[in-house]
Amino acid sequence: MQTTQDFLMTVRTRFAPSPTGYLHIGGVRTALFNWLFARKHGGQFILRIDDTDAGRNIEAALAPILHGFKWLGIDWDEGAEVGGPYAPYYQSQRLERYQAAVKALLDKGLAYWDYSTEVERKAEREAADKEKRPHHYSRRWLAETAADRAKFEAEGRQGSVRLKMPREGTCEFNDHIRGPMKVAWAQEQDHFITRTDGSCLYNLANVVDDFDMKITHVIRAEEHLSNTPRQIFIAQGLGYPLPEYAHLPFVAEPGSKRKLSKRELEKYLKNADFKKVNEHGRAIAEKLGLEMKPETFNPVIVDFYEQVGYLPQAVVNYLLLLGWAYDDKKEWFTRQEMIDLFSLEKVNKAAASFDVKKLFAFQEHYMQELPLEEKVRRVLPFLEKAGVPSGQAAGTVAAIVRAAGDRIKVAGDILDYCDFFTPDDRLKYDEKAFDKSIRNDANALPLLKRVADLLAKAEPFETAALEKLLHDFLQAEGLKFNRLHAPLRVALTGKAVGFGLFDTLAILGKERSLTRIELAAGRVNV
RNA sequence: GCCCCCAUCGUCUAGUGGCCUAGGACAUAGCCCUCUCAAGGCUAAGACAGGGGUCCGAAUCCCCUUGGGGGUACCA
Repeated sequence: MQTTQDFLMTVRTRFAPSPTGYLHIGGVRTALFNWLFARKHGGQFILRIDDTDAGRNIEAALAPILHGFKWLGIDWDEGAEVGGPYAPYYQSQRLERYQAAVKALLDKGLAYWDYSTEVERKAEREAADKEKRPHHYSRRWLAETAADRAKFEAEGRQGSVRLKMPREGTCEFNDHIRGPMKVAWAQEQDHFITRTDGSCLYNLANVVDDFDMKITHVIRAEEHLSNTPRQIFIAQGLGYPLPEYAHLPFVAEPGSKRKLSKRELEKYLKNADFKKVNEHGRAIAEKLGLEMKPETFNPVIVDFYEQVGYLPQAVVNYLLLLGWAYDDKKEWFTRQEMIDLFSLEKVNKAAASFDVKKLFAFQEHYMQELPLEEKVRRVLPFLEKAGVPSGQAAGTVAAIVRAAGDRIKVAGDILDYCDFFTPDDRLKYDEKAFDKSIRNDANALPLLKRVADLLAKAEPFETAALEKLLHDFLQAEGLKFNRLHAPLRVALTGKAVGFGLFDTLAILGKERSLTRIELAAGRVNV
């Protein structure tokens, strides 16, 4: 639905994370939709920092969040780090603006000083509940004049400001996702807008910031739908034009409809898919020696994906489809397509549950599409971090990546193939496989020895040539390939599974292949 | 309690009154390919929450029930 406003003003959307130290997947989805909407309409996306009640070290807690957005390619035109014409973008630095707004509301009689105590409020609420009547604050400790205030303060009471909400009529607004909304004002309470310490509350700060920063479209999670009337009351009281609203469904837990939370990790780990993806990531992180605090290193946190070697486009593409679809066919979107095709009208109304397995499927797809050199480029830092000497290995890495093919699903999977870099005499063997394919197979050793002789003369020592050489040999001997396959693989890699055999030989090279065969032969009788 | 929002395969979804014996994707199962493991190909199984209406005709519109979620905070 287009409104006149869309044509007259440039679209401005915002996302306002609080500096918590990590970027939550649900938050990213909201941010992504805001970003997409702004980009589509040639507008601006603003990253404002909601640090109203954050601790001291805001910069440190903010860093991973900004980093996450950068990694995903969600850039912002104004806000943290970049500044902009409506600075400051940190709520902690905008206190005067809020105070001015509170004063204006007070002056207009749309808010009042209240001197009730928590105990008194609770008593009123409970009395109303008991009689099963809708509760409204009695306004008994409302102070209209300076004299009233002085009187209450003399009693030792502390005042804070709350909204004088209407108790009749209805608040109507349009939501771009949910359509026309209508709520009775009587449902609203006299919400507080300041604390006794003078600081301001969310509803107030939010409205003021959105106005000051000329936000045209408020695109946010569904839990704010019920907050909208009170925010409209504030905005109208202050004489602000109303933004357009769009309330996104929330992202739900794996396999459930409950809202995804950062605190329920234990529960998510009971979900088989979630567990699997989590463990896959942890295995990689372990090889890298990364710190893995479960609260910050898990599939609900964006950092997880970067550290393990996912592709940002996979994460973004998956998130795009979480609650939004273009049609019944298109699944893969380039950046530009997302921007061109995105629209709020196609956002779903129902919560969508977070399915890591599907995210993983997107990752596989994008990884497969990556050109070899790009894959190598992405994999190299992981080898380095894991302590594989990078210098002379560079050529080998490309050969490994090529031979690995689709087996490398995330960049960190390269660490599964580090055995090519371990010195031959330090190779670890899967004993079960060794027993089965070599030690207990009487034919294995003699065959390996003959093959070694053959390989010693092989030239060139390349995949295709080796394949022909060995196949011809086996045919001449009247042997099936299976006879050689398992023993040779175990001898070369110590494992029962791996790349194509000829690729493996070629990557190791003649000398190391022969050495490994010899070493394997040597340990048969140990 | 009160108010608001939501409801299609296990999951993400297409579907805006006839094109629906409900389409796609992920996951699952089977088969094929194959030097192991992957990848790939083919096939299968799998949903309109329930009940009432409206209409010639309903997944689509209305009502009720059920279930889920949110708000009702000096949280955001």
